[in-house]
Amino acid sequence: MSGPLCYCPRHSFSQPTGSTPVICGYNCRTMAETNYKATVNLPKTDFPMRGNLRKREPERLAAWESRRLYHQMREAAAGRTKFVLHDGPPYANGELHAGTALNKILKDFVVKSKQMAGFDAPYVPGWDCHGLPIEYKVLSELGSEAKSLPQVEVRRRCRAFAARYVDIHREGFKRLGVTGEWENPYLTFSPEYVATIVRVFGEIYQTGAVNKGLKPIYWCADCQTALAEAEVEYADHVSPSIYVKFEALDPVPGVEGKVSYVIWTTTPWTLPANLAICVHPDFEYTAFKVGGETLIMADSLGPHALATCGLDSYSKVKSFKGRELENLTYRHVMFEDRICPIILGDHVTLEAGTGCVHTAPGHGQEDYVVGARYGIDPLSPVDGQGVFTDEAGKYAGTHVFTANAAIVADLEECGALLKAEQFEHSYAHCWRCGEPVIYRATPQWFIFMDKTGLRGKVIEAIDKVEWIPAWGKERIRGMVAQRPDWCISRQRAWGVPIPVFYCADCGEVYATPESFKKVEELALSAQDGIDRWFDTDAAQLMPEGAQCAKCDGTAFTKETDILDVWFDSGASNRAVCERHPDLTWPVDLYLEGSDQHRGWFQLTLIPTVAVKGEPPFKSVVTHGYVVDGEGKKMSKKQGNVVALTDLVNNLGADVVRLWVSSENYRQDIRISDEILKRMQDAYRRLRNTFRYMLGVLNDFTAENAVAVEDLEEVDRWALHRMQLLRERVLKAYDEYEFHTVYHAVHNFCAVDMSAFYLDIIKDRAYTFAADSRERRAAQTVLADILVDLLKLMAPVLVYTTDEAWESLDDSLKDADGVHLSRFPEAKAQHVMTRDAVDNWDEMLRMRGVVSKVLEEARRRGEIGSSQQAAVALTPGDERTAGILQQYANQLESVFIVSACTLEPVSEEAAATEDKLLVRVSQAPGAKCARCWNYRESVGTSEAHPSICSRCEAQLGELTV
RNA sequence: GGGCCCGUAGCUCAGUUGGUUAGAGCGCGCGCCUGAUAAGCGCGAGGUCGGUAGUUCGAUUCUACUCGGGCCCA
Repeated sequence: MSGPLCYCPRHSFSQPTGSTPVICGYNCRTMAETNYKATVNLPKTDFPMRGNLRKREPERLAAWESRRLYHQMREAAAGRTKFVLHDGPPYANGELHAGTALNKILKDFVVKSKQMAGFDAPYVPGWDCHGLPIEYKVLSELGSEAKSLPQVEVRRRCRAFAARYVDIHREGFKRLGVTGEWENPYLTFSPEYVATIVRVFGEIYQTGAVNKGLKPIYWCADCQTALAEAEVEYADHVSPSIYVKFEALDPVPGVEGKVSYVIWTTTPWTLPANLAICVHPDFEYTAFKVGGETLIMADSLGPHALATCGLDSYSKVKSFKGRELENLTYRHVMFEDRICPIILGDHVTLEAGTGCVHTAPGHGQEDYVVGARYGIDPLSPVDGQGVFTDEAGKYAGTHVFTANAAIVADLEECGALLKAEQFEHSYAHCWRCGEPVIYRATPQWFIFMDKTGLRGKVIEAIDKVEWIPAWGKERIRGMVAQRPDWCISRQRAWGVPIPVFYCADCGEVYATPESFKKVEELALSAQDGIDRWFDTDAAQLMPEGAQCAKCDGTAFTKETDILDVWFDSGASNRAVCERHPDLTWPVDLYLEGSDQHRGWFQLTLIPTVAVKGEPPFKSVVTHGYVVDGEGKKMSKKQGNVVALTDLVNNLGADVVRLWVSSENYRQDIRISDEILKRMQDAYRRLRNTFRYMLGVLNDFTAENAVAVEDLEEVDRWALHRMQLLRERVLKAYDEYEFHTVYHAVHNFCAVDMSAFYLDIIKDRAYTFAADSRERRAAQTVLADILVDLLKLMAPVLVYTTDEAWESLDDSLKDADGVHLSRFPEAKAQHVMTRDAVDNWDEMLRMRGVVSKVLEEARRRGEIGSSQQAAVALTPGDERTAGILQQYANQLESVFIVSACTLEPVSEEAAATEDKLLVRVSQAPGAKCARCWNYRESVGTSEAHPSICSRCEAQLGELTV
């Protein structure tokens, strides 16, 4: 006859009619066995083994969007206690990378886990949309055209630029599976937000903490703006390094003749602004006699400095403490009539220089502080372009960096220069244009930290907040204690104007509740209402009949500076949390990278505490940075930046999320090909575990469930383990220890389930009659565990758990989508007694011993699968013997062997390390064609000669 | 240069008030199964706990220094 070569299932065939078993053409199996395969209840599911996440995740995301999942979550949680995580606004610029993903995914873990833990956990994302980086990019794109454009037009382009990036970012974040109010995020350029900024500024103004001041600030002469500390980057720079003599005017006690103080500086251009020389009160200073003159320097630095200057022969004339020099005077090297004092300061160090520090309060923060103590006002003879003003005398009109050379030459000529050389050091540069910046005293708006006791109030507020990890509190407290006043003005176009006016006659500031209100209304008047500030006369922006309080003037000009962007984001709690109907003030949590101790956390606290006196958050969680596989930071320069789109396209969002969950984010978080490969492996393991459970449950509904008391004890064991897992995982979520969630769940799936429980129930699930108590018992357990497992992992594997949830029979589910469900409740009836737990610990230990011995037999070629084995167990002590006795009828299934016999306790067994002697032999009887166990009953049935009696019985039930 | 933080097997993590041969999962190697099959099971090999020096009867755990790395600041 013709037909397929083989008739066995492995080689695919169609069964010919007739009952005679047909031998497989490849001699692999007989037809007699294959007949029974159809009677075995094999797992079956539509849930695919492979995730194909790249294709399936976007489909699921679209489905969530169309059903408005986020809003369904809100409805499901209506009336519950709120848990509000306030989103720190990312800057609407730049590409998304692994770090951005980390932050957003961690936030989603928090929001989803709190929601499932029984809170109402809304999430309103936002973006920081103003500021120099965007303005800079827009101006760069415009090129030379930029200068001719009115400010309002520049603002329009900036707004469009920011909006474009908001869209790009939003799509990226949504794709990660982050759920939130994406269609209505908060944007710092929105009318409502800007109006709040104006209002908040007014409120702080009225506390007296905001005012103008003349202070040295970072200034970029290229961008012509003040820079915040955050806008300054340090890079190597070559500067002149010079030693300069300043001739003492007051006689120095005990030193005769011409005496000079020697200073060292790397910024010769700041010498015209020199107003003092600072020494350390406690350091030892020495007068060094060099030829006909005497030079004063720190004792320990003098010899080295003299050597540098090529002055090898000197003698020490006299030494004194720095404090003895206080208020002695010297003559300025460039300005004959400028007589300046020696002053004291603790910031002087002995690491470099001469110990006599050139002090120009207009050009340095420390200089300013120490000068202020002596009543020395800052002098800053440099304009916005970095060019000397008339106050700089002969250098007027020269750019400061150009002037360096001239100054050095002049010093040389007048004999004040001891040495000049080139010096490479780390120097401040503008973060945008990359040019070196200068310190320059200009009139700026400040939030003063001490004028109203604000610093103390902020520190008090810090103490009320829970900082996670705990060291964050000390860190931010130290920063606030040290930080200078906050310069909040910027001379740029893209931002919120500082809403104050000046009297045109006397220059007095005009800022009243009414005028702030008027600007607030302006902001709200249209989408770009605040733009009118820039192209409207002051008079139209002010209250009717405004009059200067000082001179009664009625003509006004408006402030042209805008606010530091940090002021925008610092006000988000006021603009968003305080106003959004779903949110609260204060909120429960801020969650950002640890750099935000100086950034958003601090710059939120300052304006908020100034007005409200309380912190806007109850707790703050910080995470580390994403670094590469070697622990090195990511940078474009090194080319080790991981783009978010690459991650999502290559791995799928759930694998990226699993990676985030697996790492301890309180430290730096590594990413590498190997790490991601491991994550894919782990993902597959979890996915397959879900899939297998779904497969076994294919014919199971809630109606088939078996009561707990009718379960096998090993079933109870599985439920018990699930309870422990549940407890552990929920605790971990509660403590934001997501990596514990990952490790606990993965371990549970791999060890408790896959390697043990799922393996040993196969016999029952496959070969017992479909509706038998034994099989239904196993299914009952699997259904229970799977449902809970999916819930526990839902915050992490948002797509996969929802997909698996869909494959569950409706009768097993308590919500329309896993994300609308709650975390499982504790099930007291699933917890086993202490004794039973101990027994099963021992059973599992013995199982390990048995499998070792089985492996030896396998290596000897005596068995292949463990079902080919029969084992004889000899316990080494009474306890073990007792347990074996107690579970005698379960040993075969637990060890997955065909036969297991027990011997009495023996000396020999007691002598073994495991207190258990295992003897392996080939199982007696023949292999049952149906259950694959070796049974002596095989062949005894006439109707079914190739199967065992148990299978025959199950078949009987099957046909009933 | 200063402040804060981190450093346990190839990877990700556990390691309780310092106390016997430092654990897990993954990966790797070897084998089994072929009724979870681009799956599943078993066994095995991997660590001088970054380094050095102290305190101690005893240190991965405490101290100091040091190396490497990160964030922030100068």
